[in-house]
Amino acid sequence: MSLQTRLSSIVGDAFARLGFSERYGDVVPSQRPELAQYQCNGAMAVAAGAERPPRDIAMEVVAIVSSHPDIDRADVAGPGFINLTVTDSALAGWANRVSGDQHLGYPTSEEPETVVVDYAGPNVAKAMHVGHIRATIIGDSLARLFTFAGHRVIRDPHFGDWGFQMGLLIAAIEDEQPELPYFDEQVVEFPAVSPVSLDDLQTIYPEAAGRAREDASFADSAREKTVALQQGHRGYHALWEQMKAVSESSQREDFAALGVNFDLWYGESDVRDRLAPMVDRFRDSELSEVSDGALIVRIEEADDNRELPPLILESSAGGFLYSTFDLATVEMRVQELGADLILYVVDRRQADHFTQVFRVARKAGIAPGDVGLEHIGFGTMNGPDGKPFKTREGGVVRLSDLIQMVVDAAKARLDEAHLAEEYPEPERFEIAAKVGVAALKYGDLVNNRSSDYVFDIDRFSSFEGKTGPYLQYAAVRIKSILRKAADQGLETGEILPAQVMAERQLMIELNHLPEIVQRSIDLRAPNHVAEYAHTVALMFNRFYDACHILSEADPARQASLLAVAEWALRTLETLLELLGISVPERM
RNA sequence: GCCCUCGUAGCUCAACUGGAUAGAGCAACGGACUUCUAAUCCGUAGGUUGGGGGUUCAAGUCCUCCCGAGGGCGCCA
Repeated sequence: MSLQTRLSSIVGDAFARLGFSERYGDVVPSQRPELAQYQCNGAMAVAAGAERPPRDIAMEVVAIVSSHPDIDRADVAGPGFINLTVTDSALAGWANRVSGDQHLGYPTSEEPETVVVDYAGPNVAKAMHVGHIRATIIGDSLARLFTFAGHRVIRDPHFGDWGFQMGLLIAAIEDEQPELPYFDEQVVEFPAVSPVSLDDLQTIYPEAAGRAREDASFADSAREKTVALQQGHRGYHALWEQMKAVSESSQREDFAALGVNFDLWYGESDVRDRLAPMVDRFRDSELSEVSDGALIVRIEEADDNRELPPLILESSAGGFLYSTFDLATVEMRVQELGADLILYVVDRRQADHFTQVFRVARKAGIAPGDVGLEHIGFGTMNGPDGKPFKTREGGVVRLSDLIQMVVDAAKARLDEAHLAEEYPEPERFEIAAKVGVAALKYGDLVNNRSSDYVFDIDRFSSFEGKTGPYLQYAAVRIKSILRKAADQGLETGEILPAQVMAERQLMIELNHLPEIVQRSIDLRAPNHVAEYAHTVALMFNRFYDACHILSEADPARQASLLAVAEWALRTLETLLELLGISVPERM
């Protein structure tokens, strides 16, 4: 239980004694910290139905609540707000309980579910670029949040490796180098080394995509090759494997640099054996129909306010498409992984696609009604001009270059501010890497996930104010104190009632973790945790200024302050962990 | 054309889903380093939440109409 739920039940009991539902007793952190620590707005909500002035009801609640030993002050303000402040000794009691708790007061789920988080979505033939960063970072944080909540989380990047883009690449390469063995039906042995590098693919793919838009016969040829690949053409398959290996190795490096891990490394191609049987089932059912030569499923529902395009299972050329892969993947995740909830962390622009897939999955029984399917859409990352982020030359920024940029900026900051000068060079490099990545991740996660946002490299390289490094710095300061305290033989002790405001406010703030984490999970929105981590760091920094721990004369108070600092560190590290940010030992 | 987002301080973003005086950071100005790490802290200034109307005790949040921006609308992912 958290302090907030405890207060809610105290106030709820008071409402119940007055004959109202106890749910009106819900308490939230005060919006006016100078007036109170918590507030309850229930009196105003209940008043309308009770046909009584809200202030009267609030005063009756306050009269009951005031006598509770944990409540220091309870009073009515404005139209009927109930303001609450807890006693310092009650707060200290909570501090001792929560700081000693494994999950800092957050109750781990008693009914763990299997949650599949589908994020990142890199494509074969394309190095990851800035457009992938949001999906990767947000998805990773959501996976960490659900893990923290006690669920069984399966992370899957869901590589885009079985669709039309493969046919385009094969067609372009065959056009360019028809002498390669992959295109000779007689050949059964293929070279061990890829004929194309990642850089080659990066050039070939956009050219081929552009050509297909203008040259219908080239596009048709690419479609035929897609179908041939999907149907098991040996040479194409060998070439495909090599292209996939080439791009996947670079993608794994990017993920490693970001500290992002997956449990599975599946792609569309991993459900390829399910595609034809599944499509055949649709073909034999009433759900599908042939339209313009393609096999489709209509998805309109009675209360739609617009026309929704049908889901295409099989193209007129006989090939499988995006939606087919996703449907088969739902089937695999339900049947093999036992998924209870699948989260798709994908650009908001694909909302219609997921509406199609989810509706068809339900209609066909691929996803039973108790399996959750959710599209976690996010906004586009734009450059300072408000348009999708590009380099000065107009090209797409590679993710690896972006990471290098922020790490270099962090290194430059160390040099220019003469920080960590006496540390060994490898450690300085490690610090720069952690700081740069923290800046990148925090700068993304602190934004509301569903809105577009502006990516400004200067902002990500400033490392001051509300940034990832600010949070790391606060944590590092605590580590430094704890190290020095240990050197002096000091130990943490029982947390005593707060004596100064900065200390009291820090203790109150640290009690908010359970509700904030729950909100982030419920809304699938890490920005609440990001925002909260900043508040915790700020509160700690104020505490740091106000309470000098190592020079404290009273040993009991010193041990108490040390315990508060350690609690703040655990809280900060936990929050940063949820955001995928790690803290150096010193910086 | 139809539909979906969004519009908040000079800039970049929040706002616990309807609560009090709309909060942070950057940029600007002023203050605090013989320091437990100043990548810090304190203060000042900055707002008719795009505009009008409505619902409500209470609206940035809900409804409606304008204005503006972005996005999606059948064989790409």
